[in-house]
Amino acid sequence: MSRKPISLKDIAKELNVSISTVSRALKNHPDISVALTTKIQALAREREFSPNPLAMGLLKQQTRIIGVIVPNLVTFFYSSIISGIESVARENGYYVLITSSYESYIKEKECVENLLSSRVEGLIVCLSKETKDYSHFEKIINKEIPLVFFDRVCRTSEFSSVVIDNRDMAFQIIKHFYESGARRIAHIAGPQHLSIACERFEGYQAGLKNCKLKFDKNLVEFIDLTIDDAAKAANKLLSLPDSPDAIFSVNDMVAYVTMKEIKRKGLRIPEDVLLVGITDEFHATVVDPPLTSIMHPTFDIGRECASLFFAQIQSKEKTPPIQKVMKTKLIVRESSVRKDRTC
Amino acid sequence: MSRKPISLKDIAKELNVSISTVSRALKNHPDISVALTTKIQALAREREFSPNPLAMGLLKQQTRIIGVIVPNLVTFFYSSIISGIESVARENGYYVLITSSYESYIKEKECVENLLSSRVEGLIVCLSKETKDYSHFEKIINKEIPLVFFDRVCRTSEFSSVVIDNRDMAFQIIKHFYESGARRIAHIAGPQHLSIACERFEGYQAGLKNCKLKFDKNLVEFIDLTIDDAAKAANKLLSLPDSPDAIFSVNDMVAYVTMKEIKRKGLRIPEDVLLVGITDEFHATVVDPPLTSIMHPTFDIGRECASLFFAQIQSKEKTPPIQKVMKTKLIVRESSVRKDRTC
DNA sequence: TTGAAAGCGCTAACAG
DNA sequence: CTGTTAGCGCTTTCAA
Repeated sequence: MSRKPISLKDIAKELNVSISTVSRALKNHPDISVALTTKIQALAREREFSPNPLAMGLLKQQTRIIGVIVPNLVTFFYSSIISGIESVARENGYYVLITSSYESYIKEKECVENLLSSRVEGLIVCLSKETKDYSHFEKIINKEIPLVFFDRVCRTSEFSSVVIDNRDMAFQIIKHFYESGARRIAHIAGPQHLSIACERFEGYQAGLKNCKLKFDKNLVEFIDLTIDDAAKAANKLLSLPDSPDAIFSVNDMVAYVTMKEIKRKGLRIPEDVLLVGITDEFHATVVDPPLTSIMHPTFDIGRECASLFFAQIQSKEKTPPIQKVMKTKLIVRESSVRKDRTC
Repeated sequence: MSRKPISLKDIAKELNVSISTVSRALKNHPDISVALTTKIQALAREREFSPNPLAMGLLKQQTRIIGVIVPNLVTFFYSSIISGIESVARENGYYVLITSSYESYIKEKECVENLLSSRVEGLIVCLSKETKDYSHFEKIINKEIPLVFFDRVCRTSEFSSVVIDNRDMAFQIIKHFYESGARRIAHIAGPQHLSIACERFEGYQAGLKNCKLKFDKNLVEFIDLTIDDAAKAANKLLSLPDSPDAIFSVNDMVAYVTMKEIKRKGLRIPEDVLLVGITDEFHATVVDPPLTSIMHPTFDIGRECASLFFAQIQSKEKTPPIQKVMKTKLIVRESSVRKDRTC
C-alpha cells in the first residue's frame, strides 16, 4: 500500500523523451547531449529517483544479497562476525540476509533451502553443532554458488573457509597454565564431530606432552555446549579426588559457567583453580575475576569471509578453495595467574 | 557466475506446453487437467524449481523485505530483538535486512536511504543515541511505508512503537532498593534526549518521592552510554563524602562497569552498595555477585514490532499509530539484597 | 543524438 | 482446458 516510487518511465513522460534516453542520461552516456543530460539528472534528483533493484536484479540475474547462516545470532561472537560481513558487503553494494540454524541440523537445511530460493549470490556459513552430514552443502557445488565456511567448517578441500588455529591456541593455553604453575590441567571440551572442538582437544593433548604432563582422561569432559552440561562437567571435575588446579574451558560461555561452579564449591580463582576460556568477548572483563581468554578477531573474521565471497564471485573461472587462518591472541587476566598463596 | 536456476520457461519447453500452463499447474489451477498438473508438478519438483523472487517482486511491486536499523548489532538486547523480528518475518515469508547505525545520526540517515532504495516494504527502527532530529523519518510518512519504532522511539503520535514502561520500571527499582534498606540511592542516567533515559530518570525521581526520600542532584550522573563515561560516573558517585548505598544503573552494561568500579574502591556488593541494572541478559547471572536487573522480553519485543508492521502492510487504509507497552519483570539477584552485616 | 523493441521470469486478463 | 499477450522497471542492441 505504499505509494509507488518514481521510475524511469515517469521521468521520461514528464520530459517527453524516451525511457532509454533517461536511462542513458543517468549514467552519463556520451551519446546524450549535455543539455538533456543535465536536465534529466536534475529532475531525477529532485524526484529522488533510485533504480528499482528488483528490475535490475531480474535483468542482470543477480540479487546482490549474501546469505548468512549462524547457529545463533544472540551472541557476541556471531553478531560481531556478521557485523564484519556486513561492512564489506556494504562497501560492495551488497546486502546480507541473516538466518539462524538455532544449532539445529534440520533448521540449517531449511536455511540453505530458503536462502537458495531467495537467489542469494553466495552463502557464508557456520555449521550448527548438530551437523554431521554435509550433503545439503554439496548440492551447492553444482550450482556454482560461492560458499564460505567460518569457525565450524567442513569439506575444506572443496569450500573456502576462515578459521583460527585452534590446535595452536589450545597448545598456548596449556603452556600458559604450566608457566603459571598448574600441573593437573583439565579440559571441558566440545563435541568431537566439530572440527574446532576436536582441534582444541588435540592442542590440549599436544600441550600436555610439550610440558611433559601425563594425559589423564579423567581430566577431560566432553559436553554438548549447553549451560547445564557445562555445569555438570565442571562439577564432576571439581569433585575428583585429585581435582584439577587449572581448567581450560572450550569457550567463554562454558568458562563463565565453570567459574560459577568453582565458586559454588568454595574454591577461589586463581588461588585454587586457574581458568581460561576462548573467545574474549566484552564480558570477560566484567566477570570476577576477569577471565583470561583467547581473543578472536571476530570483526575481521567476518570481513575475511565476505572478501573470500567477493573474490569468488568476481572471478570468472572456478577458484580453488582458500583456507584463511586468522591470528588470535591470548589475553591474560587474573583468572589464570596465580597470586602468592600468602593471602 | 552461478549456473542459472530452472525457470517456468525451461519446464514449459521440456514438456512442450506454454509457460502459463506451467504457472497455473504449479498453483493447482482448476483449469488445468489433473494429468498435466501432476506431470508438471513432478518435473518442477525434480528440477527443484522455485519461483524467481525478483520476477515476482517486480510484478507485484513488493520485495518481501523488512528493513531494520539498530544502533549496534553486537549486543544481547538488539540481537535478540532482531531474532524476534526475524521469526515473525519468516512465518510470513518475509526477510529481514539488518543495518547498524553504530549510534551515529549520520549513519542512521544513510541506513534509511539505503533501505528505502532497496525497496524494503517497511522499517523497524531503534534510534541512535545521537539522533535528535527526526526529519529523515518524516519523509517516510508521505511514502506510506510502515515504520515501527522500538525502545528508543520518537513521534509516537505519528508512528507505531513498541516500548516498555521505563518510568514504572525505575519506580519499582527504587521501591525495591528502599525495601532493601537503601536510603541514599544514586542513579547513573543516560542522555536525556533519549525518551527511555528520560523516563527512567523521571521514574527514579517519582520513586524517591514515593519513598519519601529527598532528591539529591549529586546522586545523579548523566552519561553518554560509553564504558569510560560509565566508569567515571561510578567513580564520582563513590567518591562523594556521603556516598550512595545503592546505585541504579541505566542499563546492564553500565551496571557491569559500575560493579567493577565499586570493587576497585574496595567496597562490597551488596554489603556496602546495592546495585541494579536494566535489560537482564545472560551475563547478569555470571557476574559476581549476580546482578539484579529488569528483564526485557526482548524476543517478544521483536515479534511485536514485526506484528505491527504486518498489521500496517495488510490493512488497505492508513492505520492509526499504535503504541504497545511490553511487560517487564524485576529479577532479584544478590546484587540488590542486603545480607546480614554480621559477616 | 535519440527512439523502438526485445528480454530478464512471472502472472493474469483475454482468446481460442 | 490451454495458449497468447501485455506488462512490472530496466538495459541494450539495433534503427533512424
